[in-house]
Amino acid sequence: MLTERQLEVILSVVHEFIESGEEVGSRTLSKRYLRGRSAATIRNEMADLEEMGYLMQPYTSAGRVPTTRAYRIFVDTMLQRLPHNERGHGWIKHLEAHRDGLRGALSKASEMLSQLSNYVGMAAVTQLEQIHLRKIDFIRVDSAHFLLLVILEGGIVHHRMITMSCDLSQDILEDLARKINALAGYEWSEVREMLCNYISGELGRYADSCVSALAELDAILAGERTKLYTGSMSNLFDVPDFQDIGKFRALFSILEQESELAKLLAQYGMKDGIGVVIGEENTAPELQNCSMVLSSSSDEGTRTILGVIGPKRMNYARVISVLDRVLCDMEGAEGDE
Amino acid sequence: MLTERQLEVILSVVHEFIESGEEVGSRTLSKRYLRGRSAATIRNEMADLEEMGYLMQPYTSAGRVPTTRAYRIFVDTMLQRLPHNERGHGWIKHLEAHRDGLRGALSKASEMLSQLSNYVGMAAVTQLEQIHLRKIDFIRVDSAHFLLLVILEGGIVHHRMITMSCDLSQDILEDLARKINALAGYEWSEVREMLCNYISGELGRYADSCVSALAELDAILAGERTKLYTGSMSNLFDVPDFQDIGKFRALFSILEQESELAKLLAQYGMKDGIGVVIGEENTAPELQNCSMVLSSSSDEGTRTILGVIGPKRMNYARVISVLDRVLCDMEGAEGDE
DNA sequence: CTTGGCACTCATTGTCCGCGAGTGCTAATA
DNA sequence: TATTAGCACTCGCGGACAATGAGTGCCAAG
Repeated sequence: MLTERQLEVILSVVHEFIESGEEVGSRTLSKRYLRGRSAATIRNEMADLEEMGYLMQPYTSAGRVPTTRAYRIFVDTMLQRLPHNERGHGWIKHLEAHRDGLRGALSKASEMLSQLSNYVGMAAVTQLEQIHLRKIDFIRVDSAHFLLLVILEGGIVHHRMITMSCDLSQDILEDLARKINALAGYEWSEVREMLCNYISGELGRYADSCVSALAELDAILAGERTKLYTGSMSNLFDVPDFQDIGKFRALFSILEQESELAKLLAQYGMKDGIGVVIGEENTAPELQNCSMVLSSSSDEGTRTILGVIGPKRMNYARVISVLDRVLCDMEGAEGDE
Repeated sequence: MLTERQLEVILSVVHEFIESGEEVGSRTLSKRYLRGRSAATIRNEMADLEEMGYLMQPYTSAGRVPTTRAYRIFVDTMLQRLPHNERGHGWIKHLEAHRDGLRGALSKASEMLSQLSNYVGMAAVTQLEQIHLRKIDFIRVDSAHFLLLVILEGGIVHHRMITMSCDLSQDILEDLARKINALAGYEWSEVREMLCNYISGELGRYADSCVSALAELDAILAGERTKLYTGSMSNLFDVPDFQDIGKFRALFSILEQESELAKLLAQYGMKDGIGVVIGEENTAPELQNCSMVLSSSSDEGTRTILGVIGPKRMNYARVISVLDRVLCDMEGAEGDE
């Protein structure tokens, strides 16, 4: 399909374009990458490659710019040549044991990814399959309020303040919590049903408060199935590709909506290991000019995804190695300080 | 000090500049604001006002642009003329009773402020004076972890996962919690001391776990004395003043660092009611081109601050009325759904 | 004190033109 | 047949230059 030299031309164009950001011409390639061949020869190759959809000219008689297809080849080649231990497999475990808890670990990781990569780091956990409770608790604050506390399998913690219409004693609350916790490990939909029966049966008087609490629980469990942390975005200001306020805006608008971004991460981080999504391969129209490098691993029904988002013209090699390093760090820091 | 007409010129220049964003010339003023007087007359006034530091020319023979002093007068005049019930006094109470809890209420408020004002909304609570605990709890998750839960006076909730070096039973944890809660309402430093004694005395065996828990508590209480929520920032892209990526960056860098911004809010929101900080009046160099409109109120040792941050050339009237409206909404939505 | 008139300033806009990097094509070469 | 040198052509970029027009400062008359 592709001759050896064509491949080399593609890789060279991508490489050079990532470095310089400018259209690359046949002369440059001839001088810097394919020493043996003259510019004219390369011109011919480039014309062919343009027809095949790997390169394109922004305007007649300018240098060539790689298309997404070319990036794809570039990245795939790079990943293939990567030593196997850098392909980020199954490293993330027991994160909840991290000294700052799951939240702290992930937000720290995303920040670290931002700093090291000079793009924007992301870190997410998502519940796979059905949601399983680990523990639930009601904490009475005063006569009108109690705090609902939910710990999910995997270590995600949620809390919500709830207003009571009547004063439930801590005893009743504890009793209720015990009932629910006895069902820990069951799937939430099952727990829920049993709970409803219990409430309407034995807790008739307090039914309304309990029902509202139940509604809150539902909201928590349905809504925050995947939690996402985003690192600092200020690096983006230094990326030449985003000097144009329009491009910046597109990326920013996605980064600002946690839920949208979480959906994307969940979508592309399905399989373990390192994956790269380039430009138009992305379903979100806002990310046409961006690429994501994701590393995901799953463990006990929880999937953890670390990733970096940046311009299509990002330094993939560096980002991958940074991702790798952060993964190691997290593994290393596990559990102790 | 200022003649009636000089004042009128200042107000007109600011008003016109806020609307158009362009240097305003004497002709415009004569036609649109001070119908009675000719352009030449106004030119003379403007020359005087420039000498006095209220106006400035970006370059010779361009129109005039208001300085911060002029904005100051504009805003002060506007605030004076405001009906008294719109000066935002002491409206925020019992926020913790809001259906989504304090967190939810504030994050919703900041979002609403962003949407309505077309700038960036902010909402913050800060602990005044010393910190008082309302309630604390330890929840055993499994043999190696428990969750530390802290509820402060004012309704702020924190939680943190803690790893135990030895297995504490839920009973011991509950006992410890009971001890601390008996001291609710005391100032933290006092509670802390009593606690240390108790631990080294009666809980010798578990001392190390307890101490690390105590350290976490310290960190929570010291660190997050003020909690801040920031609304959507995407409106900024439509503000002409921030089309320049440099200016945008300055503002963004502040908005991204929660702690810095929180400090500023705490600093400027000292007194109840509505306040405006304009451009260079701001201590942060990043905010030289920005203004903040803040409305703060305190209640039971907690100070709540709502605010909007935007360009110096913002529509102050609209922002103030938006702020007012959101305050009313929060009061209205209090406690119920 | 106000105002019309006038000369002057200066950012902005549009046009033109030369430069240079890069291409496509062709004909000569190995 | 594949490669290469040569050449004419394209087109974005940047500087020079002039016309435009909004706005000013100043002065002299009302």
